[in-house]
Amino acid sequence: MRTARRSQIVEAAIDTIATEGLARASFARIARTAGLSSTGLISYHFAGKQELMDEVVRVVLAEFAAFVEERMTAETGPAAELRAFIVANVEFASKHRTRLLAALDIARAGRAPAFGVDVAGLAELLRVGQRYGEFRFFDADVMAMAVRSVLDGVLNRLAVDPDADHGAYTEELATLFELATRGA
Amino acid sequence: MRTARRSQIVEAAIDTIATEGLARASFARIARTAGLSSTGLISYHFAGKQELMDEVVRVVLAEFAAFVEERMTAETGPAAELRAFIVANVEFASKHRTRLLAALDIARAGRAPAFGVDVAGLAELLRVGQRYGEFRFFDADVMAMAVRSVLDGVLNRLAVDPDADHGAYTEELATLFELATRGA
Amino acid sequence: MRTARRSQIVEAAIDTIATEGLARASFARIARTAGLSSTGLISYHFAGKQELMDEVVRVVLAEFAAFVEERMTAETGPAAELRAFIVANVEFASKHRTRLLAALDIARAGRAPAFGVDVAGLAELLRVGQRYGEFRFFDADVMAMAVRSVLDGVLNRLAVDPDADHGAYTEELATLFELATRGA
Amino acid sequence: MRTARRSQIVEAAIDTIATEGLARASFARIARTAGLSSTGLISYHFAGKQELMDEVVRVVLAEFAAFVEERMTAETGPAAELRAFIVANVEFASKHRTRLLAALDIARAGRAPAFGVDVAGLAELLRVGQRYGEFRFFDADVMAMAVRSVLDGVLNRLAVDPDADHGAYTEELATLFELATRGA
DNA sequence: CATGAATGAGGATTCATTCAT
DNA sequence: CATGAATGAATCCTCATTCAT
Repeated sequence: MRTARRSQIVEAAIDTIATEGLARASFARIARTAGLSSTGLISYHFAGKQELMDEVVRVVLAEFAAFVEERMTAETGPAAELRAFIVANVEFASKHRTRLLAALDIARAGRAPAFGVDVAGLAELLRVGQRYGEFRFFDADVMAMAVRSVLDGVLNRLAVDPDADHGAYTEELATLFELATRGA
Repeated sequence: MRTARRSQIVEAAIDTIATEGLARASFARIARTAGLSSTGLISYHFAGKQELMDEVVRVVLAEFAAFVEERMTAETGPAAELRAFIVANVEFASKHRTRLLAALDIARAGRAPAFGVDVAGLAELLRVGQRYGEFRFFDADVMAMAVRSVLDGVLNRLAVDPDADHGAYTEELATLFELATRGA
Repeated sequence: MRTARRSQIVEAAIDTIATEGLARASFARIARTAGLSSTGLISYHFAGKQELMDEVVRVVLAEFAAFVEERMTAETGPAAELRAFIVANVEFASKHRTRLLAALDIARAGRAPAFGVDVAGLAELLRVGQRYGEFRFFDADVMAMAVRSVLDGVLNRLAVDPDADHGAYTEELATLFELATRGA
Repeated sequence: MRTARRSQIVEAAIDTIATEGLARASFARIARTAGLSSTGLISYHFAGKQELMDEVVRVVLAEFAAFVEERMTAETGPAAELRAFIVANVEFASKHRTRLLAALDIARAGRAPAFGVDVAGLAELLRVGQRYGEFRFFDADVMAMAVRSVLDGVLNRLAVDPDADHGAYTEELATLFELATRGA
C-alpha cells in the first residue's frame, strides 16, 4: 500500500537523521536504513526531498500533538493544563527523543518554526488563564515562546544525554512556570 | 594580512549562513559573498570547512561573551547579575542577530552545545545566589538550561521577525526569571 | 548489467593508463575514454578510485596467471616449466602489453609488488628443481626475483618499442636462465 | 647561492618522494620538507615541476654513474668489470636506496628509461667481452637489459625491505650473470 | 632572493532526481 | 510498484603557477 511504504520511508528518515544528523541524511542513507534497494523508490513516493522532510515533521508533530492534547484535556483549569502541557512534553521528548529531534532539526533548518501552531495554542491557554485570574498579567506570546523554548532545551539535553532524569526536569520546570505565571 | 582575509572570510560565512542557511553555505557561496575569485582561497586560509565554522563560532562567542560579561560585572549581587545577563543577551541578540544565529546554527549541527560554557557559568551564579539566600532552592543546572533556552528562543524569534520589540522581551523575561528564582 | 559496465570502465581505465600514464588517468579521462557522460557513473560502480585500480590489477593478473599456468602445466619437469614460464610471460607481455603495463604501473604506485604471488610460486618451482637435481644450488628467492625482474624489463622495453622482436627475447632469456640455473 | 638552494630543494624532493611517494610529492610537501615557507620559491628556482624532477634524476644518476664507474675502472677485463658493475650497483642501491628509488620512480612515470645510457654502456661492455672471447655469444642488448632489470629488482626489494642482506644479493647475482655470460 | 597571498583548473566523490525495464 | 542504472550539478579540497611586496 502507498501509505505503508511512505511510512516505512518516513521512519527510516527519522532513524537516519537521529543516527547521522540531518546534513548526512541523504536518500542513499535513508534507503539503506529502510532496506530499500534503490533511492528511486523514495523519489517515487515523495515529490522531492522537501516533501519527505515535511512529512516527517507532519507525522511526528501529529503524534506529539495527540499525546499532549490527551494529557491536557484530562485536566481542568489553565494552571493545571499548563502543568500537564509541560509534563506531557517532557515525557514525550523522553520516550520519543529521536522522533522529536528529527522533526526539530528539519524545522530549524527550514527556518520554519514547526512548533509554531503549538505556541499559538499555548498563548491562547495563557490568555484564558489571565482572564480567569489564575495567571498574572504578562505577554502571553512571550511566555508561550519561553515555555516552548525551555521544552526544546530539554529535548536538546536529551539528545546529548539520553539517560538524563526527565522526572527531575518535569518537576523543576513545572515549578518554574508555576512561579512565573501564577496570579497575585 | 593573514588576519584580515580570515576575518573577511569569516564575515562572509556569517552573512551567507544568515542569508542562505547553514546547509547552503558552501565555499562557493561564501567566496561569492566575500568577493573572492576562488574557493581555493578559503582553503588556503582555513585547514578545512570545519576550521572555518569553528572560527565563526569562536569569533562570535568571544564578542558575545565580552559584551555580556561587561554588563554583568557592572552589577552586584546574583539577582542583579542574572537580570543583567538576560538583558545583555537579548540586546546582543537584537543587535547582532545574524552573527549569533550563524554561531548557533553551526553549534547545533555539530550536536555540540556551543553555549555550554555559558550554561556552566550561569549555573554557578545561580548556586551563589542560593547560598546568599537571594534565590530559592532549585536545580541550578536545570534553571541555567532554562534561561539559556529561552534566550535562544528569543534569537530564533528574531530570526523570523527581525523587527520584534526586544525591549518587551527583555522586561518580560527578566520578570519571568525573577519570579522563578527569587527566595522565599 | 552490472558486470558489463564495470568491465567497460576497467577497460577504459587500462586504455587511459596506457595512453596518458597512471598519473593522468583521472575519472574524467577514464569516463571520456569509456564514452560515459559523467564521472559519477564510475563512482556508482566502484567504491572509490582505489577499488577501480585494484580491479584493473585483479582482472589483468587473472588473465595473465591463467595464460601462464596453462603453458606451464603442459610441460613436465622444473627446467621445462621454467622455460615455459619465461616463454609464456614474454608472449603475454607482447600480446597484451597495455594491459600488463597498466597493472604493473598501479602495483608500483602502491608500493605493492602485485606480482608477489607469482614470485613465491616461482621460487617454489626453483626449489623443487633443486631437490630433483635439475638446478644447481642458489638462493631460490633471489633467482625468482631475478626472473620476475627481467620479465618486467621486457615489458618495459615493449612499452617503449611495441614492435620489438619478442621471439628474440624469448630465446635469449630462456637460454640465460637455463645457464644460470642448471645443475652441475 | 643559486646552486645551494636548488640542491636543498632537490634533496627535499628526494626525501618527499621516498616518504610519501611520487604521486604525493607536491610542491607544498616538498617545501615543507625543505623548511621553506613558500612553494613560490621552488617555482622561482625551477622552471616547472618537470624541471625539478629532471634535476632529481640528473643529480642522482650522476652520483650513481660516478660511483659505478670508479668501481669498474679499478678492474680489468670485461668479466671482472661486469662483476664490479653488479657489485657497485647493489652497493649503491643499498647505501642510497631512497635517492635511487626517487630517480627510478620519476623515470618510470615519464615512461623515459632513465637508465638507458647505462644500458647502452653495459651492452657495449658485453660486446667487448664477446670479442675477447670472455663471454659467449648472446644478444648484448637483451643481456644488458636483463642485468639492468635485475638490479632494478634489487632496488625494488630494498624499497620494501630496507634491511635485506645485500651481500647475499651481490654474490647470487654476480654468479648468476657469470654463468649466463661466460664463454664456452 | 624570499615570502605569502592569490588564482583557476582539476581532483574524487556525493547528491537528488529521472527513466527504462 | 520496484529496481538499478544513469545523469549532471555541486561538494570540498589540492595543485602548480604567478605576482606584488
